[in-house]
Amino acid sequence: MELKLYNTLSRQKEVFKPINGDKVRIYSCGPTVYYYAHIGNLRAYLFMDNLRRVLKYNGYELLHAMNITDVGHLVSDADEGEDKMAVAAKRENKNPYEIAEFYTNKFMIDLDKLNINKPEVICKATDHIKEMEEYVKQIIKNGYAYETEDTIYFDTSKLDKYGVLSNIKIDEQKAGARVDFDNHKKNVTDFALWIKAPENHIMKWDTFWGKCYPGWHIECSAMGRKYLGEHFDIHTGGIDHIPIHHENEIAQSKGCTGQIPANFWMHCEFLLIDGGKMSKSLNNVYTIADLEEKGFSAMDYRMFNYTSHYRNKLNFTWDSLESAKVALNRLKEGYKKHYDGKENVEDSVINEYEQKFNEAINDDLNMPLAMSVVWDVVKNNIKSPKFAELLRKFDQVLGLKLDEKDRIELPEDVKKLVDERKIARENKDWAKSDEIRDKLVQMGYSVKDTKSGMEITK
RNA sequence: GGCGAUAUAGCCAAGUGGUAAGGCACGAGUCUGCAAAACUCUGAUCCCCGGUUCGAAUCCGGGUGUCGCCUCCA
Repeated sequence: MELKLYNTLSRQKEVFKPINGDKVRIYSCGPTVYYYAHIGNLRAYLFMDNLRRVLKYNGYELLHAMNITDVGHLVSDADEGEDKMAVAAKRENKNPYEIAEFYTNKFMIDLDKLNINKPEVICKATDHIKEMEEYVKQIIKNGYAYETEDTIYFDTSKLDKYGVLSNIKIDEQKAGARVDFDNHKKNVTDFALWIKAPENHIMKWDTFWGKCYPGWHIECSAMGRKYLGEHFDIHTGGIDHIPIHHENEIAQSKGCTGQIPANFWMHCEFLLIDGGKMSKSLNNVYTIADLEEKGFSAMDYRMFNYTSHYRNKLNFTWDSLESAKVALNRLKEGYKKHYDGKENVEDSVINEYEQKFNEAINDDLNMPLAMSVVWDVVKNNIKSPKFAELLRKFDQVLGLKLDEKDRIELPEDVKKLVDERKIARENKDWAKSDEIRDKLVQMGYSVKDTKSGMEITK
């Protein structure tokens, strides 16, 4: 079946075909590891995972690289402001490498909790200074750069066109919005490739231009080329990357290799919180830990993400997360009923559902539509293992672990109470049964009496 | 000021020309010692005005609202 993906470059859905046979090469802009990832960040990685799974479902083999940005970037092109890694280092009284390692680990744990399949290659910026250096040198050699006293800039006026992704007309931008404009730059859109490190700068390297550190965008170009080649299939990132970061990546690549590095550019929209952007001042920059604290799991959040399309803003509220949590439970219970089912269904019925599901996911990853097919299957009155098998197949794309029961290890004292209650119930001693239930509730557990016995959840 | 999104039932949201997917909540019911859970049933003509069309939520024009970007940001 034809797979269509939306390409920011052309602003339309295009039929996807890999450059080389069945091998798809993808580059994803990864996190800057200076703090915990918030759920907005994680939406982008859920999208990335979703793309991976859909491509694999279509039979493609993947070579997928994602960077870990462990070099701080200045706040602006002018040498002002502080570097994020430096700020974090100061805040936590550690060196930048310790900061990077700590938050990289935290990030990986988040990915695991969300059941996000990791890219084949995960590469750190600081491990690729040499490659960046070579990349910049090539740009200089090709005549797309110029030096100022302390910075090597990319000269965007040398390009036939700058701004192919965002369609920005530079002249129309509000002059006042261009803060910190460096007078040494020739053009407003020029950006730093290589910067001389001031004495007190924490992260710097001995390079062809002296003690320097790299510009903001060069790492992705250099690592992308190293692991995927000069021309690969898909480049992903958050929608915020369109106007600056990806525009500059394209500029650099044109300056270095002469071409736009990827055929498809795919961008995930923002997550909103209560209808607006999350911000520190509103105190709504939530992490997975924050969700867990309120009794939600990362998988509930994954489920929540399937309510909307990745190219639309998604409005996060605690109520909507609660609804996803309930829905995920019901989905699993529904799956189990089919798993335990004894009935048979015609293959044609199975095929029809499968067809609908495939159409949805292959139409630019329309997960909300795909989920409606999943619900149709789950709620089918005929309870058949063949439906369970179909759902397991769907789950290769969904990654919801439908066949995994959420098992929680009960502490000894809880186990004891559960056993006592069981005996009380067998003796129809309802007073005692309720008393123990109250006790368990007080301890933070909820008790469900099902036909097959008690179910205890936190 | 410029650029770009978006406006669908209480909430989260699919649907881009043929008479409104799905989830959650609410309500009613089944089940149950009770509770919870589960299961069944139940709801919208798609921001407003005008136009194109046999036919529009879906296209065009105008208006209003909301959000984002133009400084790092998934």
